[in-house]
Amino acid sequence: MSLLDDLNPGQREAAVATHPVVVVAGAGTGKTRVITYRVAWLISQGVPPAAILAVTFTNKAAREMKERIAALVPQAGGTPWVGTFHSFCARLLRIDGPLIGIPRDFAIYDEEDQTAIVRQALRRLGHDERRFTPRSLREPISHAKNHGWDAERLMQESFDEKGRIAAAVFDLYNAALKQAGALDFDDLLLDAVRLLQSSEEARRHWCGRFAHIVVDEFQDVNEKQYQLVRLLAAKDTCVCVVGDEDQSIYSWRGADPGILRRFLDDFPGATVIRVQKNYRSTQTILDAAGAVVARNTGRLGKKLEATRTGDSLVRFYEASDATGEADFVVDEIRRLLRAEPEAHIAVLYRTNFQSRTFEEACRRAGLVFRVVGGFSFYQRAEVKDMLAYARVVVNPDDDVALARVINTPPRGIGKTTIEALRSAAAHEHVSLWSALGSQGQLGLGRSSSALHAFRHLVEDLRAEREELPTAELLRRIALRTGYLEWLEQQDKAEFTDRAGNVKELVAAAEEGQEQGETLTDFLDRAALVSDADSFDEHAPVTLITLHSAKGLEFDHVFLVGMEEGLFPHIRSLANPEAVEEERRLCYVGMTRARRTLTLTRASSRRTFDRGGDRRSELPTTPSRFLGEVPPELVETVTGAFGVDRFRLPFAESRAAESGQEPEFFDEPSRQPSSLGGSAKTLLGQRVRHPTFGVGTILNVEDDGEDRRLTISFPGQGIRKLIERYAKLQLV
DNA sequence: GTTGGAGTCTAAGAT
DNA sequence: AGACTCCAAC
Repeated sequence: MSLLDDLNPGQREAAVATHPVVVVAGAGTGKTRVITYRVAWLISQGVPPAAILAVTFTNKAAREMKERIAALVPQAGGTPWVGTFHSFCARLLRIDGPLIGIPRDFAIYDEEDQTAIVRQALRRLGHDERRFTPRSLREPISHAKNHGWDAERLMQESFDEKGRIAAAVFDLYNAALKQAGALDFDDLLLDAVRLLQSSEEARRHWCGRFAHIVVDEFQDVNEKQYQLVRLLAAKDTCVCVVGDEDQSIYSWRGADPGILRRFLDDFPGATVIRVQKNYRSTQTILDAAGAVVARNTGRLGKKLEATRTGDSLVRFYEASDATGEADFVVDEIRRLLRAEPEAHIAVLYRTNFQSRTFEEACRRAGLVFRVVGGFSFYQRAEVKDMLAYARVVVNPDDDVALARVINTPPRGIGKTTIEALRSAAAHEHVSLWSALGSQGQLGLGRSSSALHAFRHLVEDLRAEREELPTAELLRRIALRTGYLEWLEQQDKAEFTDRAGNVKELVAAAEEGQEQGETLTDFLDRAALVSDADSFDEHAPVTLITLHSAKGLEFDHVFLVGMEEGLFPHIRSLANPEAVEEERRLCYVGMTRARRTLTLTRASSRRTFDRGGDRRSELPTTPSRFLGEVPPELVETVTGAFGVDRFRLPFAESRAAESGQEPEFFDEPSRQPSSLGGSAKTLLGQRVRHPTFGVGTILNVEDDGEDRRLTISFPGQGIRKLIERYAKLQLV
């Protein structure tokens, strides 16, 4: 069978197994390949595509898998079910949700929507929104939901005031969702499980419907997701799960790697297949990453063998501050791209806010880059506004969406009016839309005509919904609500192109409807896109968090911010299990690299002191993970500036580990460089900078050691440099 | 009553 | 830098 010729023996065994199987596959061993070929193989053996369910981690992975399967078995009649847990649940509930009282047109609430509901609940209960922000209460609420707790139990389990406030809000939050006909992300999973548990009819539809179920990234599955798999599986269903204990990085979302072991008990006859041959990285990178993760306890352990040849040491660079770190990385990236224009390079960081420094450095250097996550297309205000209109058209009881657009663009329905509407709705226990319908009794003199007009606007759009394709409906919304016109006016004033984003959204809807997507399909897709979905594998440079980078690979990887408190993150330091998860995250990051891996840190970094409003540049301590890389696999490098070379942190970290006092990290021994002269004599002087070239001194500030120079470099703009670091020479 | 500008707070990871 | 709230001007 030519299909299987592309696989190695271990992969092949996993692809053709006809009994329950756990594929233990380390990083870069071709997990995705196993799953894709398995599905294709099953189809080629006559299994109907619709009887196969594959669950992946991101929508993007799902889409790619579909494409690759289609390429492998082009004659397949139909398509297999491929998607994330959440998108599968949404699909399930759109079909059978009504069996347990979930409206077919339910809205999906993302975090922003959830926050809005929590905020309303807090206000109604008269709690201070500043003591605990609505945002911060989402986490305990979600935790309670996933553990099946009610408000009372949450109260009992809470040891701090935040938990108690969350408990107070809990019932109101859920009631608000129900009244809005909305499900949050947690509900999608919980209700899918509830559906299959409580409805005989639903079980008839779904249990055993899939002869084969494949689950990717199984180490990150949580209890509810596992329950769902078990409920879908009939006695003769063949379940194949693929995972790697060392890449379990989502325990904070309820993931439980212990489920991997439970699987063997719950599915009789299940076997374990190990895939150890690594097709991605060099042996040095594998050894370095393996040595780090080997520090964790309770692993089954494994050794990855590289097939790739051509080896270079892991590099380490220490910058003086975050900007220096970014400048070094960007400099190196330029050098790499000059030598290999086709290379794919990533900068990986622990927290999203670190991306900014690198974005700026890339922009300065004129590098083409993509940021994954942060503010995605679907999170932009104008896109969310348009989607909110569409949501109201589908389900006018969706209070969050309605509140979002009722005065967007401004149509004279201000805060006071909305508050009056809210209290009327709360009093009657109905949605805002219902309250709007009976606003005769509201006693709103001035704004009542505006409210009337808005109601009719929505009613008209609703009346047309059935006969209009999604893109056309969106177009009408944009025009008839005056939204597009309003945006265009703003664009003109602010030199932005938000109207362009609206057009892009319409284009996306058009594309979807060509694939047979309905309006709710489109809205579901918009609600469930993930950050990782925006990854563009053709971009030469990608800035991305470690979490989002899971499952991706790059020729050259820069793992930045290797500092205690940043990575491992400060909020995990107190808990040894949390530190182990950070270590796995480090392993994930390192194993993204195909050919070179560079670790960097800044020896001082500007941090936010909680409590104190002082923002200060503080010395940092090297990440313990640096000291866990065998020293013989690392070389320390210096940048083009040549000023950022300091001592290796490795020896010190190791000393700390063996219980000795770590050596004191004194301020980096910078090599001061001075042009000499006074401010007066320097003004107007021409100087040479190692990267910017020759420029003219425009201004001199802060005499002495901290003397700063403002210099104009032709073609590079005006820069402010600290003389000491800038390596300037008089011309 | 509504709008927009000024001022304040924030910052772990994500479906 | 961005989201969000508060307050003064229309």
